[in-house]
This record gives sequence, C-alpha cells and structure tokens, in this order.
Amino acid sequence: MAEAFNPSEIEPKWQRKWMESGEFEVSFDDPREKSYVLCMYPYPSGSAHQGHVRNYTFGDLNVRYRTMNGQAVLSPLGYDSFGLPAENAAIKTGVHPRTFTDARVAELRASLVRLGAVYDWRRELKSHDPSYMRWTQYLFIKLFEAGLAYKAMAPVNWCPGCKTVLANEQVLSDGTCERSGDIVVKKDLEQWFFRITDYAEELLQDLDGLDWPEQVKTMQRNWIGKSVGVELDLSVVGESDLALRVFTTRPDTGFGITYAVVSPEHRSLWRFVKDEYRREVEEFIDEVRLRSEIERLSVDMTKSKRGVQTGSYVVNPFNGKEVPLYVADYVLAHYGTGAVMGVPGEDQRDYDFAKAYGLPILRTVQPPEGFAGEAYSGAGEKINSEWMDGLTVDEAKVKAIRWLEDNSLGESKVNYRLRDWLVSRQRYWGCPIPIIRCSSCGLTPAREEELPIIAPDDVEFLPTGESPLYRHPDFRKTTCPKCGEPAERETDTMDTFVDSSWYFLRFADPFAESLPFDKEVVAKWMPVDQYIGGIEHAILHLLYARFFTKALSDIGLLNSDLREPFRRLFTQGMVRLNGSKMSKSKGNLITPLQYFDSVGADSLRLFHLFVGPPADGFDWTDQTDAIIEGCNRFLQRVWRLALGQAESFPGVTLNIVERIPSSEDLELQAAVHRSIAKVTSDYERWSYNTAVAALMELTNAIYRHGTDGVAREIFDEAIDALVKMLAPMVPHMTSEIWERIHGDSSIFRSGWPVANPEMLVSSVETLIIQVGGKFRDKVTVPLDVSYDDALTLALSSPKVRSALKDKEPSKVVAKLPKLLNLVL
RNA sequence: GCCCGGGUGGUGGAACGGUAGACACGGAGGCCUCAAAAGCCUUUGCUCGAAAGGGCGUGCGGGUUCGAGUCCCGCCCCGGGUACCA
Repeated sequence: MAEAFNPSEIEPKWQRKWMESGEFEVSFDDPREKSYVLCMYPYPSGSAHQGHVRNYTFGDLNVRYRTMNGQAVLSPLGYDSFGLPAENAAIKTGVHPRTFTDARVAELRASLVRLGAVYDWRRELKSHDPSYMRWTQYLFIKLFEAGLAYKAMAPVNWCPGCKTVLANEQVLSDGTCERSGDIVVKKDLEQWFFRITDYAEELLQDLDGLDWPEQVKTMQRNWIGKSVGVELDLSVVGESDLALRVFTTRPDTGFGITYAVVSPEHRSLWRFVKDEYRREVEEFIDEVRLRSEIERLSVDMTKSKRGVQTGSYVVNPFNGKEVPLYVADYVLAHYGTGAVMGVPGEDQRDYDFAKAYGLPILRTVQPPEGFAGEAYSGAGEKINSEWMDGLTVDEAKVKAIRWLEDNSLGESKVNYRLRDWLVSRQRYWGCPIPIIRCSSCGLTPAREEELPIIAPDDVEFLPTGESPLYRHPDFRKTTCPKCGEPAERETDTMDTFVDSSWYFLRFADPFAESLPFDKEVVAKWMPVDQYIGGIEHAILHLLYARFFTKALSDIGLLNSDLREPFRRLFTQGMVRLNGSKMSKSKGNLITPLQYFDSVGADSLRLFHLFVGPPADGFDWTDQTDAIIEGCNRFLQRVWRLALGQAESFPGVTLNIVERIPSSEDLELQAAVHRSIAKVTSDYERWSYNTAVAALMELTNAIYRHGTDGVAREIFDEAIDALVKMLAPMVPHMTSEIWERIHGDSSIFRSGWPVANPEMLVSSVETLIIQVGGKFRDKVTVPLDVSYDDALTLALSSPKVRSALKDKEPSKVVAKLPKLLNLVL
C-alpha cells in the first residue's frame, strides 16, 4: 500500500517545479492557439482571503484546462497596489504606504503560490511601480491631448474639520466624517474628468456582442441609461427673455403638467427666484448640501420637506396654463437640463411631490381596470389631452414631438445617465496626474522624458489636513515645459480605476520600453478570452476598462479593430462571513494559510469548487471546516484508488485481449465515458460543483467495479481519465499521481480525455408514467417503444391502476420513450 | 429609493417545463480494533402506518399548463452596486 497523500510534502515540490520549469510561460511566437485567461488583479490586502482563493482557483483551473486542451495560455498576475487603505495606515502608524504595500504584495504573492496557481511571473506588475506609473501617466497625457481629459468644477465630500476631501466610504450613514465626526458638506472643487460620455452610445451598443452574463450587461445598460425624449422650453410668466428648458421622455404627458422643478444646483437658478422667496431658497439649498445623492433620489424622502417655491410661474406650452416653479432636490443638475416638468399623473416622484405640496394631479393616460397605484407609468389610451386623446402612449409621443418641433417649442434629444468619469483624487497614494499649470500657457502635460512623476517620500501623513502632496514644500514647484517660466505641478493623483483600466494591455507586452505596449504584440493576445472577477465590479471597473480600450484604439495606441477588452466574462459570487462580504476593511477575514498547513491547497481548492455554483456567493459557517475535511477525504480516496490498486484490487485481471469483455468491463467503461462527457460539458459551462460530484460518482463506480474483476486496461483507462479530469482542480495531487504512474511528463501536456460517442448510447430508456401529472410508476422500455405498448405497460401497473381508480383516462400525453401522462 | 441577483431536507447544494432532493456535510446503526483513529457497509425530506402503502412538500399569494422548483403577475426577506473602498 502506498503511503497516504501528504500535501505538505507534495504541494511545495510541484509549486517549485512549475515555477522553475517555466511550463506556464508563453511567448509571442508560441505556435499553439492563443488564449488569455485573466483574473481581476487583486488589491494587495496581505495574505489572500477566501474571496481571492475562490477567484484564483477559478482562474487557475481555466488556465490548466485550456493548457490540457493544447492552447498557449497567457496567465499573468499583478497587483492593484495604489489605494486608500495604505494611506490610512500611514496616517495611523506612520509607516510609508510603499513599505506597507510592498510587504502586503509579498504576502499575497506567497499565498497565491501556495494555492498552486500558475503564472507567467516575468509579466508580474504593480500599479505603484514607477515602471508602470510611467505609462499610466503617459496614457493620461495622450487622453489629455486627444481632448478626452479635462478640468471642471465638481462637488466633493468635504470635511470642514479635517479640511480634506472624503471618499464616500469615509462618510458615515448619518452624514458625518468617520474620523472627526464633523458634518460632511458638498464643496465645489476643480477636478479632472475623462470624457467617457463621448463613448456612451458605443459602450451601450457593443454590449450586445459580448459573451458576458446578461445580469452584468443589464446593469451596464441601466448605468449608461440611454433615454430618448425631447427638450422643450417653458416660458417664464412676466419675463419675456427667460425660459426654463426641461428634458422629458414623456412629451405625451404635456397636458398633465401641473408644476415645474428646477434643481438646486441649476446654473440659472437665481434668475428664477423672486426676491421675496430668496431667503427660503437659500436655507433650502444649505440643507440639500448635506444630503447624499441616494437620499435625494429616494422616494421615501417625500415625507420630509424637499422643495420650496421660487415665486416664478411657467407656462405649459401645451395648454397655455400657468403653473408654479419649485426648486427641489429630487432633480439633479447634471442630468438632462437640470429641470423637469411635473406630471404627477404618470410619474411617481412627481406624484409624491404634488401630494406633499397640494398641487393638482391630472391623468393623461387611462390606467387599466383595477389599477390601484398612484402614478401610472404604463401603456394605455391618452385622455385629457385634446388632440392626443385616444392615441396610444407611443403614438402620442411621436405626435407630441412633431408638434413641439413644428411650433419651435422643443426638439428631440437623447440623454444618457452616464456621467463623465471624475478621476482626480486629493490623495498621496495614487499615480500623480502629470500636468503642469502655467500662468501663461495654461494646463500643460509634463515632458515625456520626465515621466514617471513620483510623489516625494518626505511628506507628512497627518490625520488633519489636505493632501500631503499639496503641502509638500517642493513637489509643486517646477517650470513650464512650454515657456520655461516657473509653474506649478498638479497635486491630485488618479483614481485607482485608471490603473486597472489598462493593466491587461501591459500584461500582453510587459517588456515594451519605448511605449506602454507594442500594438502588434497586444494584438496577438487581446482580447482577454476569459476574464474572471467579483460581481461587485460589474459596473465601474468593467465600464472604465472598456472605455480605455476604445479611447486608446481611437488614439492609435491599439489596433483600430480592438474595441472591447474582455470577450468572455465570468463574475463569481462573494464569500460572506456573518452576512456580509469577506474583506480586509470589514475585518472578517479567514485566511487560507491554516488550511494550506492542515489539509493542503488541493483540498481547499476542491472545497471552493464543490461548495456551490461559482456565480453564487456562499456563507462561511461553522459547517465549512467539515466540508473541507470531506474534500480532503475524497482526495485521499482517489490517491488510494490510483496508487494502491495492486494491493487493494486483487480482482483486477490482467487484460481483455484473451477473453470477451465482461459486463463489469463494459459497465465501467460506459461509466467512464459518460463521466468524461458530463465533466467536460460542466467545465465548459462553469458548473464545477456538479463536475466534482460527477467525479465523486466515477470514483465510487471504479471502487465498486475494481473489486468485481475488471480488466487491467479498462481499470487503468478509468484511473487516467479520473486523474486528468481532476487535474485542473487539484493540480498537485494529480501531478504526483501522474508522475508515479507515467514517469516524468507533465499531466498538463497529456491531453484532455475525449468521450467515445458509441459508449454513450443506451438501447433502453426509463418511461415515467404519470396520472394527472403526478408520478406513479416507471418502467424500462426500448428506445423505439410504440404508443400502444407504452399504454399497455402503463395500464398493467398496479400503482397506475389504483391511481386511475377504475376510470378511463380522458386524454393521454405521450412524450415517448420518456413520459406518459394519463389525464383523468 | 433605484438597478441587478438570490430564497429547495438539519446544512451546502442537484434537477432540457416531465421521478424534487444527484453529490457531499451532519446524524443514526453496523463491520474492523484490546481500544481509538482511519477505512468500509447500511440508513437518513416531513408526516400517518407494525408493514404494505398513502398524504404533504422548493419564501408567501395568485395565474398559465395535461404537468411548475423551473414560465407570468403581485408581495416578503436576504445579498451586491449606487459614480472618491476596490
């Protein structure tokens, strides 16, 4: 009997081999079919946590599976190493963010190696590495030169106590600063933006061609939020030169306008406010500045006061009626025109507002019979709308737009909910924006030879105060690259989403020295064939990376036909502990290290694959350790089966050449081929939990038949297939078994097993017999069973007869040879 | 609030609109052992019944269908995102 499977000896051996052999490194001239498998690069949180284990297990499994299928798989790893936690740690402990980050990168890297994940380590990158920053800054400059980066005023979370900008995360739910407890306000500061809205339509259209989860595509579509409608002017009563421009997707509801609303941040707000209302409006606006956008858009907020009158009246262009103009916080300045017409009959927010302020509510669409709601936004017949009466909503929209255009009152307009991407951060631990402000030349990019611009180390990390970069005595001082006069450096750094918007391109060509990447080399590997990451990145990261790819393609840094970075996407569910996402910031981490030591990486990997569908999250509970133990037991069982056969299975006979295959031989062979078909299809559809179950069943079947006296070659074929199919899941143990059975050749070059279709067919089928749709009995029938035979068989079953209670079926539903339903 | 998911035995989960509960975990019983661990075997949705056998069962309420965990409508609860966490 071979010794027990001992992961603490075997796993490090193979990890060393994979690293040293370069088996999973790929190069530009690799003749195999290319494949690019990528996990979202991790934020280095120290040792990996279970969310990482899950993510990188799925990634590694894909890399190995594709390798076994003969592909040259690009599998790189890097680190999203800028970000707030390192800066917070610096403020708290005084350790420099770089020291802090580098230590945690090393820890994370080591834990992923111990997981047995394989990478082309030559391509490893860190977003805070100067050699990467250089090109992030280079790309920023290219976007700036292309007009895709600009500066504008924007409201930010401002803590008056800390005198600093806060991340949303740093603002508590009651609107106070997590550090000082001061009430956080919105303050307008000059900020850098990327013009992602230029790509709104293409970002929307191109979703159709992506092999992504529908759920994610839907989220992105909703986020981009295309709405087709019309802009129209509401003239202000008594002010001949003043009109309020509003945007609506429902021009058909025009006759139902009973008031209008302008946003508190509207550019021309004060022109609409009458003097005697000024004071009240000012007070209201002060209040609004304390509210978050989520609060402002919440329907629940209607209970509290959320708007005031301006004193002005506007004219409903449809019927000439004068209606009051309010300023209210549920209207946002940055969407549409920053003002809306109030149609309470067909919009719930307008309805709530009208109710709260005693404004008239007029329906212009007839709700269906029995409609119990308030505003009715569905389809129906137009009413109370003069020349639109009787039309459908869609017909009325067309007619209303034509009428507005014919009378020069408005025009068709498409709006997107998507806003430009605010990329500047008033922080230290990010990539500095490489722009210089010159009093005579304006905003000027740094010279290319100067890149990367690296933040100085001798800054103070204080719990109160502005960006450390801004306060640094020298960093800001420079000269203008154009005129040579003294000038000032930008002190804002970039959103870390900028770093993660192009790292997959650098992975394809990390060796480039005069450019961020060579576009021909990138063209070999891109797009990513399989991208894997958490569902929490469904919108922002994925949208930004798509935008970058399109923009860089337009700029000419990428081939013009490379418009989408990720051909296929898989989003995994999250690991939860005590009901919420397992993360460092929540302090609810369970590291894999203890499991590496006790049961080994293979068992932990198998657990993550077996515990449930990869797309679903799961809760880490008291029972989890027992299931991991169970996975380990299964691996031990496979080990004994594969390596302990001589002693354990004396029934296995020498060969079948000299005799007719026994029924046990044929049964085992059929079981193996059914498993190959099932497991292969499960791998393809990311159903790893059922693939593991099928492999457990196969293991049980081999055990059963192994003691029945099957032929040696059939037994060996079964073991080989089992071990190969397990290899992407548990690479260490299977590599060891393979080596002991077949000598010094990698199992990952041995090819994926192929099912023989002839062994998958059966001559019989189980016929399900139902009475009134309820299962009553089953019988085995030939595949070509006739209707009459099936019916006779069914009626001869005592169970069926008792269920029929002597009555004749009034109808028979037959789906032969699988189902017969006798309906009474 | 809004957008996107999810809810099936004691537990994780399985199930082309057609036998609900595959495969595991846990439990119960047994074999092996001086004993234990490991391993092996049997059993395990709830309920009535000695058994044979029956009834009930996929968050809740309706609907479509010969037939619904699966499709449709309306709720409830849980998770993710909500533009400066990544």
